[in-house]
Amino acid sequence: MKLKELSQKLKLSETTVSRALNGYSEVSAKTRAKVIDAAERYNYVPSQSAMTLATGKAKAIGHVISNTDHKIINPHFSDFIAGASEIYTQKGYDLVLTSVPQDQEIQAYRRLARSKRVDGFVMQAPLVNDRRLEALIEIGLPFVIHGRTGDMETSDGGSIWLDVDNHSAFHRATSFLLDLGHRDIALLNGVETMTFAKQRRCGFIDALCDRGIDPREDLLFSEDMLEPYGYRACMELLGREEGRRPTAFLCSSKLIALGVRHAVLSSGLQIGKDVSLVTFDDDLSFWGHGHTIPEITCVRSSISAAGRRVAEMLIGRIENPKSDLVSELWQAELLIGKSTGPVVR
Amino acid sequence: MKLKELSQKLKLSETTVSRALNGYSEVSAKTRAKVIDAAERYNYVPSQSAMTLATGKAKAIGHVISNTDHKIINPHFSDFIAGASEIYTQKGYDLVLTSVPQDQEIQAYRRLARSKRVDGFVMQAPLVNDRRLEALIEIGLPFVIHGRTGDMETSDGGSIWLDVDNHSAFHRATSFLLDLGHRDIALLNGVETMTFAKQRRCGFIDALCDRGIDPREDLLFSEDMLEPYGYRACMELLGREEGRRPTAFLCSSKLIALGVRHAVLSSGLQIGKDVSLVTFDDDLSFWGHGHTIPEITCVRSSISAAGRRVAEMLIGRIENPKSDLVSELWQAELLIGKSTGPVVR
DNA sequence: AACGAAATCCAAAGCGCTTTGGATGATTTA
DNA sequence: TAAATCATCCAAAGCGCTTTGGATTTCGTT
Repeated sequence: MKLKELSQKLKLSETTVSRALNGYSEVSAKTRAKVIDAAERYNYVPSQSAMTLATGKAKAIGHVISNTDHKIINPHFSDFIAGASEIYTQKGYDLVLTSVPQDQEIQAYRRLARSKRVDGFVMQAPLVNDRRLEALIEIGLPFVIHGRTGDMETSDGGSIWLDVDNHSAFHRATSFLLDLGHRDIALLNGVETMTFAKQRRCGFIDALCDRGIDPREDLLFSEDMLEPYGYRACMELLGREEGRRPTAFLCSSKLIALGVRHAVLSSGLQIGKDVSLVTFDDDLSFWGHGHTIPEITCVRSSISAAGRRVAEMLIGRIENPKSDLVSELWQAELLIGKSTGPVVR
Repeated sequence: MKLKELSQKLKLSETTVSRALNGYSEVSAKTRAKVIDAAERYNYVPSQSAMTLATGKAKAIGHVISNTDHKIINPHFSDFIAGASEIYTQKGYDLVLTSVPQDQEIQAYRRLARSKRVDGFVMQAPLVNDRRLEALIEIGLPFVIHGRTGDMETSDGGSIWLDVDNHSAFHRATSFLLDLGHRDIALLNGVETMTFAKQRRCGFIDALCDRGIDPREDLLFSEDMLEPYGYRACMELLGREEGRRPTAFLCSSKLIALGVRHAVLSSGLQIGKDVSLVTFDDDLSFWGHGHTIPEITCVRSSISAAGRRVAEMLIGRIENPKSDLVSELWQAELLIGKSTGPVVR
């Protein structure tokens, strides 16, 4: 069923039918009602490509992910996407996802933009020094970054972002452990080319320095945030001689924390007693935590909520390009669970 | 830059430029080279909507996911998507993702099809009795199911599928445990409205029956495949009195297995010695296993490989609709790790 | 040198929608 | 009663591409 056929059935012009369906005022209420009803009955859905061609709006958002680092991104990525696409659907947009090798990301953004497949972009997992930023600015479509690149303070070149205050989150988590008497805290961070990981490290270091404690290089780890990494690093640390062994672990992801937990239990130690454990928790849906006291003490910020908000921000910019460029910095909450306790010597 | 402008620069007609770019033979080699070169230089990318309008091909694949059951699907879903979209990109397709409440899935498929946004669909996580199947058949676009619905034996109404032989996988896993002397095996399955879960249960039961062992109802669990479920169920089971306590656990997902492992370790028992543990492993990228001996004995089948293959099958059907309808049944591999050992009494 | 075939190219008609600029008739105002 | 206003509606142009059918040029043959 196309517009022409529908308008013939209704004995109206295509113009009128189109206007009725798109809510223009030049159409009487009865006519509109009739049209809408008929559209429903005949299962009329306008051709997206024809609309796009005529209006210049694709009604779609582009996400480009590089399949080099799926490992790191995947679990977070999917929750974020799920959140974002909820909003997209509500607002009548579709999500166009492209997965390319890392060195072709920018090309992919270009193609999506030039081919008019999308009206804007969401950029995920920014690096400290991210070439995508300037590319996106040059491309000219609206976009929102989840996270920040380098030292991008506020809005930069018309771009806006939503980020969790990772520095503050890790500062608070560290301070919490310090308050419990821990002095030797291991940081199991993600790869520090990612902005958020760098910020977390800084938050950690700053918290130590604020108390006059010298950070120990041998307690700083940085790797893909996977479970085996947590296990391996923790086993190594626990195997060290008395005195050089940390009494607390601060992890950048729940997967790492699970690895740590496994290592600790395997070593016959008790979590929250012999050693303390704190983790950043993206509140991924598949952990299925619920609203009880978390088993592992954490700084938590929902990544799917971030996805929803980023989607809203982007659509806001698309539909109202001259709106103010406001970015958002979210605070994570510190949830005290059963995995932390005063230091024992 | 649009086709018209490009053709003017080249002093050629739009027809010729279009043909040169689309590889038609009515264009001389030199002309083609010149055109391609110019297109490159001027950064010409054809408007997707114009192409779609003119050709009727959207060059996009639709995935509809319902946001009711994200919990269950997410980690698997994202690896699958990642695999599929790798192929899509290679073949020049984009992935259009829509997330809707469960009761609007079919509507979403309809909209994507009628609006000509996509050329075909991938359907994930089929239920034993899934209304989406007939809807998709009625819609008429090509589609491929990852998994099977109900007792759909081979091709049904022009639909094809790719599935892991879950029955066989769980039959073998169970037999392996039986060979080790285990008689009381707990099954921690997923929700059995999903076809794969039902098949796994059958494989498990059949393996027991094949050895003349009566399945014990009190050892069968079925829930969302999350980590806390594994922990909770295992704690309950380990708390039972001697004799009613299982000596082995067979889990439907690695998350469940992790919960079980946690429970076992917390109880001061050793895995692979005091109790045995086998799990189905979708080989999710974020576990980052590598090629060593798996820590947990598992039946493994890569879900991202499945995504890639499903994508290939679908594009095959889209570009060659009269090709044979061939579905695929994959066998999972049984990888013996350190979590299983002979039963101790 | 002339002819048909092959190789190249082009003008114009769609694809299905939106939107501009009027046209038509109904209603109000002077 | 005529003029002015409003509410409805419509014809046609345009969005950027593909594709049909025909025109033009080039080439090998005789």
